[in-house]
Amino acid sequence: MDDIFVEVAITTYTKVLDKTFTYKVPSSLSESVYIGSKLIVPFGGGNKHHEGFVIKLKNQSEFEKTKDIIDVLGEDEVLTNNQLNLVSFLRRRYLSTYSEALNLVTPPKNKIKFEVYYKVSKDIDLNNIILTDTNREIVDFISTNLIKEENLFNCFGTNIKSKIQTLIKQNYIKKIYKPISLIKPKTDLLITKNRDSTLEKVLSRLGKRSPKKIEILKIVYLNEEILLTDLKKEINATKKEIVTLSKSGFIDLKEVDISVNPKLFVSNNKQFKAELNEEQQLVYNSIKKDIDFEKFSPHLIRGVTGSGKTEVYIELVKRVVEKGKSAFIMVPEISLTPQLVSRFNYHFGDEIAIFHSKLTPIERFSQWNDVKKGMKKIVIGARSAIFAPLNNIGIIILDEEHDMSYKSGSSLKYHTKDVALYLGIKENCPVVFGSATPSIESEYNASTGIFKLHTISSRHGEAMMPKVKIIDMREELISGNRSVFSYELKKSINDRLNKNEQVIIMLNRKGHSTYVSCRECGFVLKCPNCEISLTYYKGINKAKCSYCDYEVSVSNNCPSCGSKYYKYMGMGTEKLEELIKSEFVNAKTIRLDSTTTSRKGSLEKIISKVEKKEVDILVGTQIVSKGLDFENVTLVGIVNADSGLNFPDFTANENTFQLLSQVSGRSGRGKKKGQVIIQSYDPENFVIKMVKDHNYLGFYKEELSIRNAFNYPPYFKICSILFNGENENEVIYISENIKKQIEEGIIKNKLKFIEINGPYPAVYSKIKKKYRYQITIKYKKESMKVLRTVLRRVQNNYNLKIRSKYDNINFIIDIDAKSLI
DNA sequence: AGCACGCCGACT
DNA sequence: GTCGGCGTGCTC
Repeated sequence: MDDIFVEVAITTYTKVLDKTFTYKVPSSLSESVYIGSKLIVPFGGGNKHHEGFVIKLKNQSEFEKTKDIIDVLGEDEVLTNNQLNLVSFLRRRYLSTYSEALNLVTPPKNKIKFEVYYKVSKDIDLNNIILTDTNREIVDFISTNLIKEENLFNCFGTNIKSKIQTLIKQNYIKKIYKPISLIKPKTDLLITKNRDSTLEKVLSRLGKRSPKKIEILKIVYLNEEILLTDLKKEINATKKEIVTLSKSGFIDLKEVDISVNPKLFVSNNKQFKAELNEEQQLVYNSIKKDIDFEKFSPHLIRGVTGSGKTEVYIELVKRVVEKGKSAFIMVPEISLTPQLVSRFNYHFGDEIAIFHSKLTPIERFSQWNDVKKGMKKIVIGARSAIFAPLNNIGIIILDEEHDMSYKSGSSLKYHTKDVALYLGIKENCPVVFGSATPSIESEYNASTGIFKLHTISSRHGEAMMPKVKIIDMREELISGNRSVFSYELKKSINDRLNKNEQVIIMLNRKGHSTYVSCRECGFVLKCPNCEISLTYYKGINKAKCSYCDYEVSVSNNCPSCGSKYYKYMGMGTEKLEELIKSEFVNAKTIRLDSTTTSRKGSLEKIISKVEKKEVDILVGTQIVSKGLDFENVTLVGIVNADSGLNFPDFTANENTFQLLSQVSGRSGRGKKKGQVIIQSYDPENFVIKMVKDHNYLGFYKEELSIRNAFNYPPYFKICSILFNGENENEVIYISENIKKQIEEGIIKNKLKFIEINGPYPAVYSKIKKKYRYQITIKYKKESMKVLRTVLRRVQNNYNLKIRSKYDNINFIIDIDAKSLI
């Protein structure tokens, strides 16, 4: 029989060891090893145990010393074909390592940890060996027990490590690894009737003396099998009674893993009817065709806020479920859109698996396994849920497709859209992106025919688009109003309070960027070379651009109008809430931002309070713009609408337009007409004007010409390489060195229309004691493949030859950056 | 990341 | 002569 060898990717190390290692599978394990199996392997000089996955099976090893694998984990830990394909996609597309990719496609926190123990070798007689005093103490301490490494260190200190090494080498003691999984599946007792018996037989054997046991058996035999937890709901049975009954042979017991389902929010909003109007029906019909033909096709639905995109999604998913297939519904951050979840829950109930950041590890693990086993066919989740092991996919939907949270912020900078499109091609199914304010890139893709565009131009039901009014805050200042609220906003709020209608006030404090602005003339300090606002660096009292090397000192007075109200600006929602409370004394106010929603379930509580009309004014950050649907909200006020425009990033206009439009869209979703008041110091800005007119296309056209002029996406792609390390000079040196290598690669490969900038300090130039420098490369989409190979080579060269010489300098490559912050 | 190997100084 | 400090390089 041929020997079996496996190529194993070890999941522990992230940066350096991005390759597979060849191991031999001992014959005792050969039956249980598959491609994708999770293994335990010995690694390195100390043969420390590590977790890994089989990437390849082969029948010979090209290495002289090939170690044996230690163990294989069960079949439910084997990666599916789809998951393995995703791993290679992530490596290819994002230059990621095996371990980063594997960590994404396996349930989070489901890693094996190893506890280290020591014991004395059996074949050694302790008394007959000569040892130094300390070594004798160690051996005596271990004695005949299994001793945890921790205990040994607690007793002798960690500096006995080398002594332990020697004792192991002399074969006096042995090191033992105990694998422990961090997630323990929740179990329950499954009670089954005795297969060979009937209820009559059992009851006759039991006699009439124990009425409770009779009742229990009746329930069990009626159901054939029942979980202890479910039995307890029907009768006050104890585990002890069950065990006694099983000992008598009346029933069989089995410990089984059970699903742990997260609690779902049930919305008070009862708009669950999904009757499509004419526009919705057209969209549905078009996409349904591709579902039925099982054809990959990317779609973009641009439907105004409140146009009922969710109803279309629900109908599409219904169609997919009818065909026995499964569906992804991606949302920005699910805990932020409980109302949407609630609606899907109403239609699909148990079929839904939910993934979001506030699940407990066990909830997540359980959902993941239910999906893998095919027990749940609809996945609703945020970003990383796209890696849930769903099979036989019939549709992939990304709601609010413009949302930045679809782009990963961790070191593997994947974009949910890329993964969705990859899966769509693999699984031959439509991929649907939906938004009232599509990203510039998606709209561009639609305009060039890559995506099929569908539009819904009116609101669902009787609702009308709200009327938007812009208040020039400079005029307010001139007329003597120094308060945060304009006269108009104050008046309108009071008006709504009198009518018992509700108000949302948003203060856009997106990002933590400080900026320099004039309260008198609205002037904002900008870079002369880029369409980007300057960031204020307090330490050196200078403003810098994150795109070029421009910097400028900040004067005390406004350079435009000379006003002394030229200063650092910044007010948060907390202060705003206080101001509202003192201004509108009788109003019930509640605040919605990341501080007030950090606890599990607190967002749901706030939403529920607003739905029940226990709140008059909801104050919040951009969270209030995300998917909220309150029919009694008729006024939305936006305080300081311009702050997003000063963000030093090429997406500043786009993000601001989206945010303002989205939050405006919270107003007037029911029968009553809605109103929006936008307070601005820069009311002439085209972004604000387009929001006022609900003019998405007008905004798109103007923004596109800016992008074109500055070689930004969608005309060019941007690769960002972010370096960080504690030694600033080394970070600079390495980033310059890497830049040189990349430039050489660019020349060698004759890449055209490519522009490399930097290194320069990142916008956040120092985080956690680490200096951050950035290189950006603007390139044409067609060059991506070649650029990737160049970057791959530079990265490998760095990891093998340069990395160890410097003190922990890392860089993260974002091959397709959607923002440069 | 760890661990081993190796080359150097300090000390029984 | 031997112990241990850390610089360097490998891990199937």
